[in-house]
Amino acid sequence: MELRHFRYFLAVAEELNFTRAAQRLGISQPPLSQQIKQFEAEVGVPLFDRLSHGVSLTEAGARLLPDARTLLRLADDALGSARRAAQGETGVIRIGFTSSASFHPFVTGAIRDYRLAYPDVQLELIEGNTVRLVELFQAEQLNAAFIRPVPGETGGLVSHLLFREEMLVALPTDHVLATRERVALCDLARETFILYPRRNGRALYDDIVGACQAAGFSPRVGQEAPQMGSTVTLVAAGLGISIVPASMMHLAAPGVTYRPIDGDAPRAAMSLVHVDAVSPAVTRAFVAVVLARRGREG
Amino acid sequence: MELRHFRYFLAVAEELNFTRAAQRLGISQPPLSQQIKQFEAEVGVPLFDRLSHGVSLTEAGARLLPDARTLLRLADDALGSARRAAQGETGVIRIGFTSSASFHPFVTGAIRDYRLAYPDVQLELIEGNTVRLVELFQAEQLNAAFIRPVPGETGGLVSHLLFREEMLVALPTDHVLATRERVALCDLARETFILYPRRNGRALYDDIVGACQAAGFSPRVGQEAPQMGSTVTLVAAGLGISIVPASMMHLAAPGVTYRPIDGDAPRAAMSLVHVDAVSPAVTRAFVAVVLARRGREG
DNA sequence: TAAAAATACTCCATAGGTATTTTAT
DNA sequence: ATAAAATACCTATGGAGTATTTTTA
Repeated sequence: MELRHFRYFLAVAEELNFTRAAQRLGISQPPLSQQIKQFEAEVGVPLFDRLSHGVSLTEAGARLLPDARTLLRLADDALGSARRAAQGETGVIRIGFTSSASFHPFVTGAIRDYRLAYPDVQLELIEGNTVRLVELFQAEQLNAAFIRPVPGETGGLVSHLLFREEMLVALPTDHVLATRERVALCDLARETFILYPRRNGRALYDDIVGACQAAGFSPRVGQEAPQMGSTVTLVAAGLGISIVPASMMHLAAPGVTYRPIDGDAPRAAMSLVHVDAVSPAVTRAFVAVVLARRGREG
Repeated sequence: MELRHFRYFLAVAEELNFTRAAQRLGISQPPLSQQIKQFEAEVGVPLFDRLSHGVSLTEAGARLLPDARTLLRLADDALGSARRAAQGETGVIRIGFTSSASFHPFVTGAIRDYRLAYPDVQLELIEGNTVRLVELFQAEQLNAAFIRPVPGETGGLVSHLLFREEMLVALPTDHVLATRERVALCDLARETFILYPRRNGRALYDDIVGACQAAGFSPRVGQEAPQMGSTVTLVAAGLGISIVPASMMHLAAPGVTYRPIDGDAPRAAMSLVHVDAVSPAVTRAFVAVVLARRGREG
């Protein structure tokens, strides 16, 4: 039994005439009769009643007809979806991002670009801190991730720097510094800082602390917030101030005022990373989409 | 593209080794390599990564694998269901029966036999009077029917006499004749008869009227009842008496007493009929089951 | 008698076999 | 050095072609 038998059967079943079916198939009538005969021998029952003018389907043939159509369609579809899989146009992709990445329009825009370009790929977004995302990479649970990179550390991953964004001071709205247009780092020497814990991701922490030390003081850390969102919430509650990427302004938290930093302010980098091996096609396609946006914007 | 390609692909995908896959397929390794190569050329992308020891699936191959399994299973199943269709083991069957047939244990037993023997056939039961059933036959809506035959009339249908059953007098329980063990037809000359209308089916009507005339009187028909069940209901209501097939006793209607008829009583026949052409396999199978029961019982 | 399928035969394309080479540890 | 896939080449099965016969309305 070969697909040929189903193709030939379908042609005869649709034409109800061996001669016309053979023409449609581009073969002559006798081999078509032979193949149908073979097929009937394999099925074990006749598929056609031979009449003087043309043929008609037997019950078995009528029963087989929809299956033959399904089978041939499935065979074509199977090749198509295999091709698409090779092009990264189908399958599943898992993208990680740190909490601060989810507020930046570049990241959300890149995800949107990808959704539009590859609508048949099932997209899973996983939010987590840098440590957790690295674990997921090691467990091969992640195709790519948006993280804030620690300079010089790639951890066996390929890293693409996407942008560096300004950092702002986040102040309670009733804070005295909120009245100023700009804030200098040295003005914050007496303040209590709310920072993202260093163990969850060193990049931002080290940038902030490093900038303060360059300004002549070590920041007094009052409270650690495990997510960027909660950092802002704690500032709004008056528990301290923070320095956050400018994109956090998109989290329009009431009671928080953002002010630019005077002078040598830290800048927060965002990278796209993926495993440093032959990546699945979906990953390659995703990276290409993100870098295309970087090219357009940068 | 042929099923062979899917079979070979599946073998290699499961063995992840061309040599072992070829052994499993009962061919040698080089033609297997050739066929896979052909298949990859048709799909347009590689399905396997050739490694030094064995092979691994590419993404396209991994995507194709479940489809290949589905396809091969479907091909087998299609042949199986075509075979079963030819044996009358699958499909739909529509069986008609007159209202009086539904009370006879032979008929209900035969339906049960068939259900057990051909569980995959969708069985539709249509109750209707003889005229309606004949119309359905003409519209090719019916495979077979249990009807009370008019002797000598087959109406282009094949008819199998299943049994002849005794007829009983149905009396209101408070009727004076209900006190007797048996009733003679001539005792009914003064009674009002409730009969199934002749236009809906002549057999029973003519048998009853004929028997009465042989007993020396013409029955006075007070009311016609379009269904056997309603005949009995009208008797219970005291509107008259009737003569009904013995199997009506299974409709244990309160207020009705059945008495056997003395002497030359009419007997009600029941036949199985089906179209007098090459019948569908389901019909042949059904007729065979019914006649088998007749053979066992008769 | 005519339309269409089956049969008889011939041919060659290709599936599959054998022998060997290449490749990657 | 070895296991395994690819390549080269050969064989022969069987798919397809041409010519003809059979079938049945």
